[in-house]
Amino acid sequence: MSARRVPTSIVSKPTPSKKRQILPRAVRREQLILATMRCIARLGLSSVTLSQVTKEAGLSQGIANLHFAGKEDLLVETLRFVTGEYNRGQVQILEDPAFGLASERLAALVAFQFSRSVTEETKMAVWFAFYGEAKSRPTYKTICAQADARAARLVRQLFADVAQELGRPIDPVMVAEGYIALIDGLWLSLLLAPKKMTRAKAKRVAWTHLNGVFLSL
Amino acid sequence: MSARRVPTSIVSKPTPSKKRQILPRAVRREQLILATMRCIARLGLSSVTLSQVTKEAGLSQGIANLHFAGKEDLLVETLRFVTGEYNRGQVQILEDPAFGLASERLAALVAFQFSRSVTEETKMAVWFAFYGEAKSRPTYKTICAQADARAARLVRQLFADVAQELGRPIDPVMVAEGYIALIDGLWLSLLLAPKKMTRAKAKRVAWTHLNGVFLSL
DNA sequence: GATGAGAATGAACGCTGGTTCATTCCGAGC
DNA sequence: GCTCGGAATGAACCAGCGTTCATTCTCATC
Repeated sequence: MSARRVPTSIVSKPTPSKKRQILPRAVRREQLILATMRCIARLGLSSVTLSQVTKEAGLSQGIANLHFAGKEDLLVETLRFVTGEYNRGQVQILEDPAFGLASERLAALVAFQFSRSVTEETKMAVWFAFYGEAKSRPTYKTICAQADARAARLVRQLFADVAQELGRPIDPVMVAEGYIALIDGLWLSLLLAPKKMTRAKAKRVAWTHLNGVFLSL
Repeated sequence: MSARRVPTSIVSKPTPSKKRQILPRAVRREQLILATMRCIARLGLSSVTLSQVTKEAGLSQGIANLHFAGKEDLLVETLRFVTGEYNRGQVQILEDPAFGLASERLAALVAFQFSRSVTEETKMAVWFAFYGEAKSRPTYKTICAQADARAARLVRQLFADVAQELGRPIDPVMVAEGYIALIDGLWLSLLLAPKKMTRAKAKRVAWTHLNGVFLSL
């Protein structure tokens, strides 16, 4: 009978299934995007090739061009995937009506930003790989800028709420800018020097900053 | 007699001199490194080609392989050039015996980090282009890590001095980590959203952070 | 089962880019 | 002014990559 192995989840790492399979377009696209992310993390954005990606996905050479307009399109969709996922997570926290106090919301944000899921090596690598190219690639730049702008708006609002809650006359725009920069910098440390900067330490650094901002004067 | 045009400075942007010229190895290498930086800023690290670089330098195709071991070597030397220049500038401030107070030294550091020279678009672009690839390229990673480590050591020492000077019981390691992350994040904003983040604004954000850190409690 | 629409394959193609090297020609030294 | 070592050139070469498409094979439908 030899029950053939089939992926346990719809989207999964390449199960070394030898049998050719027909799957929905959306599934194939996600498989390829995830494989692309792993390749970027392993090889770097400038060394990613379609044969590497398709091999990583356990699929055939030509499949990327079947489900995407081309290599560049696959890369762009990969970037969108990462930024979209992050933004959705952030929105979920910052618009969740369950939080009573803004400061609780802030705590949840910090926890989210240094959660395992967000700081996963692969995602950070992809994130910064695209940021590094964004300067010279209008498409990447636009996507990053939109994601950043949306994130910034939410953080500004949150900080305004926290300030009001604590009765502190801070400038939300300025403070948000600083906080966001700090988080980006911490993510960079987390990516490049994970031996020196752990998630726990990063969280403590972030809190030190927040305490300084909100409790000084 | 037709006095032939000759570069006014030893190292310069490609003077459109048609005449073939023989120059010292060190000069050629620097010309190529500077051209590489401009190309990375314009095209991105993953789209840089040797013909682009040599054209930018106003030289011939094969010259890169004559003065560098190959493309990869040229890129590595470009990274070293940027990190080296920055580190030298930082050392100059943090080891200059002219400063009486540590807090003056800190002020000089902030001014330096957001000086025109350091935040020059081209340099930031190169910097982050390599950071984006560092995760997957051991050579880049090592160079970046060494530069970061040296910078971190100096900043930690500085913060320890400032803390003592102000009589504040802060943890220099923690505070330095936060400050460095903040600066990296601000540089990233400066690079990707120069319309929104100016050098002056970044400096103000940095000072807000420092005030919070040193004046809180 | 049989069948057809179309998903998946992978070999082949053309192009791009790094590298090489025969040739050119500069310029220091005599 | 001549000469010669070697710096600089740029055309040619070849490997590797993205893309294409004829062919294969799957599976929903009947």
